[in-house]
Amino acid sequence: MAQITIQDVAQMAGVSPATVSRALHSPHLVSKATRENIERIIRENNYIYNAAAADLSRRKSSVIGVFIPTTGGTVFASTVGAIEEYAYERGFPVMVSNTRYDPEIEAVLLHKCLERRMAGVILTGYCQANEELILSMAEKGLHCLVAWEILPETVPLSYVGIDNYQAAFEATDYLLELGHRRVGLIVGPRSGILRARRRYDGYAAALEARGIPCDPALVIERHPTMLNGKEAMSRLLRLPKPPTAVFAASDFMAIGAMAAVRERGLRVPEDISLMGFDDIEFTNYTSPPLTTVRVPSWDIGHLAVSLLMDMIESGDGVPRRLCLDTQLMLRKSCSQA
Amino acid sequence: MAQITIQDVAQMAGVSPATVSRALHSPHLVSKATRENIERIIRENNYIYNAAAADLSRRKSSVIGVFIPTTGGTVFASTVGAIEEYAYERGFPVMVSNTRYDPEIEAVLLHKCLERRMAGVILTGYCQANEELILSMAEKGLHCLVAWEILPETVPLSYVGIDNYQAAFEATDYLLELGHRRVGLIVGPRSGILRARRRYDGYAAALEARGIPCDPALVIERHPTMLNGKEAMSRLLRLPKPPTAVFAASDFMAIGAMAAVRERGLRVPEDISLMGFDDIEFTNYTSPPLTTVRVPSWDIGHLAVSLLMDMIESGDGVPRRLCLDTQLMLRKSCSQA
DNA sequence: GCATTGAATGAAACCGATTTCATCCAGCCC
DNA sequence: GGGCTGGATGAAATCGGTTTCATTCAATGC
Repeated sequence: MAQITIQDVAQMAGVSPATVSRALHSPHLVSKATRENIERIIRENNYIYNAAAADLSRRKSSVIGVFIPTTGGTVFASTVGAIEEYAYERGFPVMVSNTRYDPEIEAVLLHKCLERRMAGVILTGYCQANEELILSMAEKGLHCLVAWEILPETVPLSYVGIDNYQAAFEATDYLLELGHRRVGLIVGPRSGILRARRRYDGYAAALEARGIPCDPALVIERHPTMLNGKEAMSRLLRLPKPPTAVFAASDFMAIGAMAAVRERGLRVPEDISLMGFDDIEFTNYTSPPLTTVRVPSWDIGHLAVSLLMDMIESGDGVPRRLCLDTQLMLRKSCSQA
Repeated sequence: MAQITIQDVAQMAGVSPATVSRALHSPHLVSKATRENIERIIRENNYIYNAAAADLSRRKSSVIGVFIPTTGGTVFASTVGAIEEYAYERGFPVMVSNTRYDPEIEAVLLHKCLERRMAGVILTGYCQANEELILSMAEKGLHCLVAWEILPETVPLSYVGIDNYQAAFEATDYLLELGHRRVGLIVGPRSGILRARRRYDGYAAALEARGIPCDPALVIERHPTMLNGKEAMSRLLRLPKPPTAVFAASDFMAIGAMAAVRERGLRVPEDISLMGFDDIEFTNYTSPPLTTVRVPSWDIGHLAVSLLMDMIESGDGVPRRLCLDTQLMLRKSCSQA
């Protein structure tokens, strides 16, 4: 019943624990015969490696942490999927934590990462409230990488993201190009979510570039859920002068918005044009299919892992920065004004 | 730069490491003055607890593992969300792993749980191929609990699940009740996914109960994705004698199926009735809203955590079993034959 | 006043790996 | 044959906590 330890294995194989450890992690340092003998003994005796002991001894765990703001089938699912897949391939276990959009929870969880001496952390849904904390993590030897966001040069943090500002600008401009003049925006809370602020700014800038004043009544800020999208759209439709196009800066909200339009007996895009953001899979299956901004969310996860590995292996504190392209996916939810 | 250890804290506080450890985990064993002094020193010196050392010393980690078959915005998202939330409240970190419906990956990951001496594991998407392995885990002291599934009495494993057979029976029967006689089924691969098999069996039993022969041409097995649902439905519609109702035993597939119907220029439910399974949030927002089987997936996660905690604390090997109710959510995707 | 009790603490033995440094030895060169 | 080289291995310190058992000491009971 008692677990076999590396000492026991060593004894049975007539070698020292050091040799067993080497056979496990640096096989090339051990002669073929010895190695095979050790492997056989491990198999036959059901030896189970103790990760905690290893982590303690190495003063470092190989676990990488992933922070997401919410679990419920989010737009980050595919990013997380990619992270898991690539980390698994490289032998790094991942530990996903849910911050629930709460900076305090995020702070607690970051501390846990420190306690586990994790190899690194990938932060999606970067929350500016903890910027200082995150920077100090990096100093304490925890490699941090921000995903889905790009950061100013002045912030010495690594990231793999998209230009939310630019993407929102283009999306809005597309609606304007179609002739819409009253364009609504449904977006996440600007104060808490950097992503949301950047998208808002892009929207506002696009309007301004065409000399259209930004009407605050047309902007609604809510956490990105379908229900919130629906409620927001209902409100916009009840306006004395409702918008002719709405940019929902999250597909989840766009889906809710679409339902709101339907419920009111109106049609997309005939009565109102609708633009989403993120390009989650579901947008291909809505009726009509949703025009949206494609975010390479799988690639973000994939590259986040490689950059993070790179940081871990090199050990230099140099921030890696990568900005990926977004793309307007023209489907059927937008039409000429 | 070097990390402060518990020894250092002890020295600064003029006490032994044992006392510091107690102040941290069993405050009632330490006098108020000592405790507060220790807490102050910890704060001022930025002491960071070393989880690996603790795990090693305790021969046990507090991490609980969660296995899901796929990350991409799945039906398990809400279960996982609940697990995270409740585990967080109780101070148990969770580590989510993605088995990708692959028994071999699952086996590897289970072994990792052993290596980490995890407190317990919750398995959604139970894969029968590893049943023996899982049972042996339990013997090795790793508490396992199966979620989303119920198991025969003969299998000494804990679970919190639903009766997939019964639920599928009821769903199918509802369609039959509406007068449909050619009812198609789109379901996961029966050979790999227990859930899929049970749902298939429920479907077949419902037909049989009414003396309707089960036409193999009407049954399509695919992994539950929207795309697969769409392709499956296209195939059913191209049949010489297509079904008048289809039971997609996963909402994701139902959503894909709905798109296929639309693409063919037909309508739900006028031309074909459609029933889903799981009741993911999207189903409220499809057009028409999808009639489906509600699974209490948040509750499953919540209860899974409490039962697992119970198992961990009691230490007895007694399996906990819990079967929750499902419910037919009648929306607008089914009509009289 | 003495034995008893219990709260607060400390000493020290672990937990099970990793890794540095040293050792041994065979083969090779000159 | 002596000095080198480099591959294979071992000894032992170390990582940073936890926990058992013993000890101290003040308060309590009779």
